[in-house]
Amino acid sequence: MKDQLHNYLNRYVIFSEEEMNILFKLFEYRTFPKKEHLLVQDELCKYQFFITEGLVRSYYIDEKGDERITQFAIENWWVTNLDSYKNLSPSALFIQAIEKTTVLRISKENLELAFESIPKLERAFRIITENMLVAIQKRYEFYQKKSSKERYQQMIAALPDFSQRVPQYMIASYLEISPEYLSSLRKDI
Amino acid sequence: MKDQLHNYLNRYVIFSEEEMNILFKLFEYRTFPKKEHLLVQDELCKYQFFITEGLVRSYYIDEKGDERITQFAIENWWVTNLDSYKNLSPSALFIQAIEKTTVLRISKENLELAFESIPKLERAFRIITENMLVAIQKRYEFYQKKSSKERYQQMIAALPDFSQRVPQYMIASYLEISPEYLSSLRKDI
DNA sequence: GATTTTCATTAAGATATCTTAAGAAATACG
DNA sequence: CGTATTTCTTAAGATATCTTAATGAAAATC
Repeated sequence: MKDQLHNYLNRYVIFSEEEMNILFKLFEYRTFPKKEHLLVQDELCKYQFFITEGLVRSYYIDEKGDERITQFAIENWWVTNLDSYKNLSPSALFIQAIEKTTVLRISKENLELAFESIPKLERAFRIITENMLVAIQKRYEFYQKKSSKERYQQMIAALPDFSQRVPQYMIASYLEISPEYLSSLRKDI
Repeated sequence: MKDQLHNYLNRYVIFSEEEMNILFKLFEYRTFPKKEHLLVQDELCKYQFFITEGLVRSYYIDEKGDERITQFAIENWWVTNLDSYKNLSPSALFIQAIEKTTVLRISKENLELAFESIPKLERAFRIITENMLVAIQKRYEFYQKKSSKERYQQMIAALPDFSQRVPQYMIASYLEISPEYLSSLRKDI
């Protein structure tokens, strides 16, 4: 568990065992069974979650009462509602385990402590945040360029295991397609 | 010019005069007349641009040959193609001055030097990047939730000066609306 | 293993938005 | 100024995608 986090962070900046020991103490280990929420709407998002195992989604409920998935996250990804976390605003999003999920979570206070005691952690988080920004920009460029059908085809080609682990209507929601229309697209393929 | 950058960065982390002197030397000052490009497609984006005056857009050309605007940036904002900049990949985007624009630009090499000599700059950039991430997430949530008409109404309500400084067809492009349809929406309002 | 719940499919009708093409208005330019 | 370029509008027809509603299949639960 500690090694997993260590290996992950070492991709960006090398941390010593000792630094990792300090850092690791600031995290809490949690398990969420399938369907349990890591965060619910209107609550404050107090943590950043590093997923060590499992699969979660973040989503909101739109005006019509439908769920709209904004993100999936798996092993070795971070998930949080950054707006709520940073600005202490009530979360517009839910974060929910799709499978049994284990996480290391860190509170804002503890992450601030970590930044103070291990300054180069700032660098790691700066780079990770930049990568997330690039990823989200690419994603929306892709959505803008491609039709529903192409989005679906490329998603299952790029992430074939996802189609196994996630129900189809959730993939539809993530791709911004109605489940009925996705179903009819699949018939054509 | 130096003060403008200093004031801006002090929002995030306090820098001394001396630190600012070191940092400022690593930037270059540039002026771009209206319509000139800061970056063109297929080039490498070698800089991050801090806009000190003026207004730019970043956009790409889609399959049909139409321009699609992904971002506007004004005074005290950063603009770059982060994907190209970080990954040394040819830029899919253009960045162009809509008005006469002055910038402070910094190369990747110099920014790395700056991070090394002024480590707390990492913190400032980490926070700035987080803010950008929140902004882009909110933007796309808004696009997903709102109709074309609502997007336009809220944009001109939120940024009334923009409607003056930017031609309508560019606003349409940014809002992901065809210019003809935006024109017809305006008639209704 | 039967029952309930969740998930996927089908089909018909509705609609938001785009496309094309043309002309009008505004702005820039020699 | 007058011409050229850029920007905006109008209107008709096309289409991708959604909605609703019903049925069927699969999976979960007791």
